[in-house]
Amino acid sequence: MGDPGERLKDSRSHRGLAGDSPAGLDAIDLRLLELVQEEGRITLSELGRRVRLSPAAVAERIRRLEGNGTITGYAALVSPAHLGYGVLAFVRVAPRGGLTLRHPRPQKVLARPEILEAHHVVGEDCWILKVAVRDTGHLEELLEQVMTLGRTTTSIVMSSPVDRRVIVPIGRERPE
Amino acid sequence: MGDPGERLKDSRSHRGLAGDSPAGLDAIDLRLLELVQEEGRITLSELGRRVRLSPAAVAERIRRLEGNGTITGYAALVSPAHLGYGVLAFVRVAPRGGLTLRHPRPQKVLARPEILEAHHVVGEDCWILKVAVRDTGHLEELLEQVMTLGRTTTSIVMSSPVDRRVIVPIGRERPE
DNA sequence: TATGAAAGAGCTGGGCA
DNA sequence: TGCCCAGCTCTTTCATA
Repeated sequence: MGDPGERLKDSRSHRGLAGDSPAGLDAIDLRLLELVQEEGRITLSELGRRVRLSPAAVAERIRRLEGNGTITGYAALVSPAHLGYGVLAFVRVAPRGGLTLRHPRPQKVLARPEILEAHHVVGEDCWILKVAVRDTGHLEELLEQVMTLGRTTTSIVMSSPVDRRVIVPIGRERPE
Repeated sequence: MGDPGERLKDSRSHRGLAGDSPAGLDAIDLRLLELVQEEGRITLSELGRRVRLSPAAVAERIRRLEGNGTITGYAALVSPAHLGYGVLAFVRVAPRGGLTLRHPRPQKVLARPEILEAHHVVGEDCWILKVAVRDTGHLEELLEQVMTLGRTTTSIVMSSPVDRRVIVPIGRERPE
């Protein structure tokens, strides 16, 4: 499964079906994708047992999925709450002036470790940030800095019924 | 690193520092957390080399982090674009009537595979959904269903400068 | 908590169907 | 594409500090 010591190549950051189409995935690839999304550290042997293929054959398929950018990496998932982040929130930022992402001020704000995700969006806002902070006081301090970029609107997360859904290739969603 | 075949125990879905505090993490735990977040399939031996500890000692520390809920699991990261999802968007839903999450209608909507994350928030909206869809036509179809829950506001993601930040225990953010 | 040794499981590369 | 085999690496456990 590649050298775990390097980032995978070809992990474009988003949109636009760059490169390969979802076609070319057979039912076994599908199942493998599902399994590795759920159990990132599952062994090739175990995968082989589940899909009835030899470890070597599975390794080859996984290597292909990594190589063409379908699998972009592997990660341990950690609980923000256990690391001192008691509050999760979404902050929407509506532009003030024509500040683009390349300018130094946004760069500096986006570098803050509390910002888990930052998305540049069209629509009525400009950016959507997902942030984790210690408490509301901490949130206030963070917002002061974010507000230098534009008008902010904050929504504090109470619960997350869907935290992270396994992605299934389009057209292959499970028949319930 | 535990049986990869089971979900980790004690992975509360969020907020509120349930259980253990971030204290009790020494510099080595910190480094391990960073490494496994970046390279989810790194071996215990390799971790041992990087932090200068025996594989057995690393295994023990990782087991502790998993056991107390700091590490909640492992996952392969996949590219939605490579699986046919050309459009990523955030949909905010403002309540219409007092529909709670436990009711069957929201349950059915949240079950749609296009919904990658669903957060229940306070603030001016009620829910924030992160969705992946094939194209704008597909988005329209999805929104028709989501609109049964309330007024929706959609923001289409153009780029994600911060896709997923490694979480660092609070108070231990890296001195730049 | 950490280490080292030993046994078992898993991985990788090459040859072949 | 996939299988098997051989050699090597990784994991796990246990005794010991």
